[in-house]
Amino acid sequence: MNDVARLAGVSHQTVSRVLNHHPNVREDTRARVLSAIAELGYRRNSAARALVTRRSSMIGIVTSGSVRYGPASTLVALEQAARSAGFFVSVSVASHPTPGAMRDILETFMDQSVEGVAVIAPGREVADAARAASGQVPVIMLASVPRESGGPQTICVDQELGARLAARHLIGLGHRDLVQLTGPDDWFDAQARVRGWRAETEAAGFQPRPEIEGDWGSDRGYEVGVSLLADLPTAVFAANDQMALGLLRAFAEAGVDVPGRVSVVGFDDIEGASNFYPPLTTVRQDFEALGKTAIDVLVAAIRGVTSDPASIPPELVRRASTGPAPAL
Amino acid sequence: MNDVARLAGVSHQTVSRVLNHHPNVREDTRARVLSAIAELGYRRNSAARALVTRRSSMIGIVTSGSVRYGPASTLVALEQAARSAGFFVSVSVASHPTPGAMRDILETFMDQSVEGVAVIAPGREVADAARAASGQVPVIMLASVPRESGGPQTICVDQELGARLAARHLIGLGHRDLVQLTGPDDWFDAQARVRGWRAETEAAGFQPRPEIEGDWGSDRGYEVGVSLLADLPTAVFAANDQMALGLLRAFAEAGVDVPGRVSVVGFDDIEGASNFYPPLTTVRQDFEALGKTAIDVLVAAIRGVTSDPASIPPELVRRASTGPAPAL
DNA sequence: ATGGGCCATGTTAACGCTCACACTCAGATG
DNA sequence: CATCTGAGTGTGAGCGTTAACATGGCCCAT
Repeated sequence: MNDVARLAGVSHQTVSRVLNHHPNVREDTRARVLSAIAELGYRRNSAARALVTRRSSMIGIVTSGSVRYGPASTLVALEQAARSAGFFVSVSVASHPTPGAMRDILETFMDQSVEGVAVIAPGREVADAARAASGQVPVIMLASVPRESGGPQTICVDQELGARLAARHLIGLGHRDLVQLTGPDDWFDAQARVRGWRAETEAAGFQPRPEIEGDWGSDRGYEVGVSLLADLPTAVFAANDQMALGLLRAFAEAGVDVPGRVSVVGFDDIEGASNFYPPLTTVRQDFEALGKTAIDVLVAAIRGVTSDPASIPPELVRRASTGPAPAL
Repeated sequence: MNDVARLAGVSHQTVSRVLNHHPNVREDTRARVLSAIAELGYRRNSAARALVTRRSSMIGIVTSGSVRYGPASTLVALEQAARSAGFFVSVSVASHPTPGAMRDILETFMDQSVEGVAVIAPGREVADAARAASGQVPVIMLASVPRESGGPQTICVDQELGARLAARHLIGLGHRDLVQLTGPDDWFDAQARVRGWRAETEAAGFQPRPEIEGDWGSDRGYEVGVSLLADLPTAVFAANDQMALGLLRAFAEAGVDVPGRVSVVGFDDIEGASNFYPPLTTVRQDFEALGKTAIDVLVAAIRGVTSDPASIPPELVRRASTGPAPAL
């Protein structure tokens, strides 16, 4: 920086002012400094800057380890939004979100003195860690749970609404014998999809079959599909597309007509869902909007402004796997 | 740090020595310092440390924007390996890898003074950027191209071998009328899979049909599947599982028996491939090993040691979508 | 005894930047 | 004409850490 200052014939402080877009610099001085910077290929040292300003320009993102569709897309959206807000992004993957591993991750972030943390929290363990961190820095949690008082800011795609859309769609097609293949009970998304499903079917005045618990995996979907063959409902709502895929295979192998005999709805609209056999009706989530909103809220919190984000509405994508209820 | 020193009754330098595991500290002094640190909840400031040591303990990872299976899994593996090697990880997503965007990303990394960069390079644009960066810091590129002289270190899963495994499998089953549905021609992986495919079929003494170019997407797979109906080969090698999925739908809808009439092989073993209809024979890549090796090489390069990593062998996963060639 | 070497510790000076303040000089104001 | 104001710039200190050197014991070989 001193070299730049010397070359431009000013003091280091003026160089600093130019770099920080300080208003009180004469136009031609600014130009001289800028050209000196260009000539020397100067970059300011972010460590020194962080040291004196006590701001690292860095935010941490915790994502779950699974290469599942949702987290991965959200991560991409978060990174984009954060970078365009002028922050560096430090990512940590929590493959096995034990309390110890989560503590490690958050300590790593504190060591880097991140200014804020975004946590993609699929379940309780990660959410607990997010709560613990929220005392020290601003935290935004991406999780489909209502915000707890004293807990971190929370934002999500409205999972309940998604499940309601699925239910409403099936009910509208005349289905009455419905069942949900849920996600694991300890996942927030799974819980919310159950809540929405129940709420909508009850509102329509009838009761679906008891839910069957799944594990998000297509193998489990297949297994459940096979077991349903003995006593088929007219429609199945799989809480994610992977499980729907397994269901579809089970039905296809057994020669069960989808959607003629049984309709199937998924959740996520993963890549390829439009080419399942048959193409899958599913609920699409706007992860990009989610990520962007999350970063907006987080950045606001870093600047000391609290905002109260709305949840993102999902959208039903109608494809060939659903049709009118069969006359039985 | 001074507070810690005062509480422990030593100088700040001794505290520093304890923190850096310097050998020449008496055991009881070390204990006093450690307990003072614990009592005060002290964390050392990484910006100050980076300032004076000129080492940021940070590596940058550039990943392609697609939520495609490979990059996502690799990213996870890279992060894990980097963190356990004691580095922070800064991630940037290159959704649209234009030269400008790539330059921005790399400048962001330079501003953070990362010590090394790992680049997941699916194609030429990103690889060019990696080459440009490799003059300034150590770079490891994850891309299925041979290392160019003067270019960055390169590592990959052996795509050619993967394609050969697929071809060998089909040829072993008696197939002679083969076609590959390739990835986009400007992707390294796509090129390598074509090379391996041709090499293996030629070695077996015959020529497959000219390749059909795809775009990795399942829609294109479906489209190609439909167009093949008029003149079916006995086996199709889809250069990724998504396209295989589209093929399978086209065949299923047309009532073409897979694998009775036509066998299908994919590539990637994405989540759910085991529950396609029928379950997909495919080539699995060990992204975890890839990521770990990449970081090992990068860290070695940062420490000034160059190593020459071997490529990772992929593995054929046999499932129901392939069978003996039909007698025609 | 004397000095050399090693261990444990302290002291001082950077690292590269921004902040707070001081200064100068123009023009406006009384 | 004295005074104030503010824009443009420079000066010095200090952010929290580590590196380099300095110090003072202690032990051992001379």
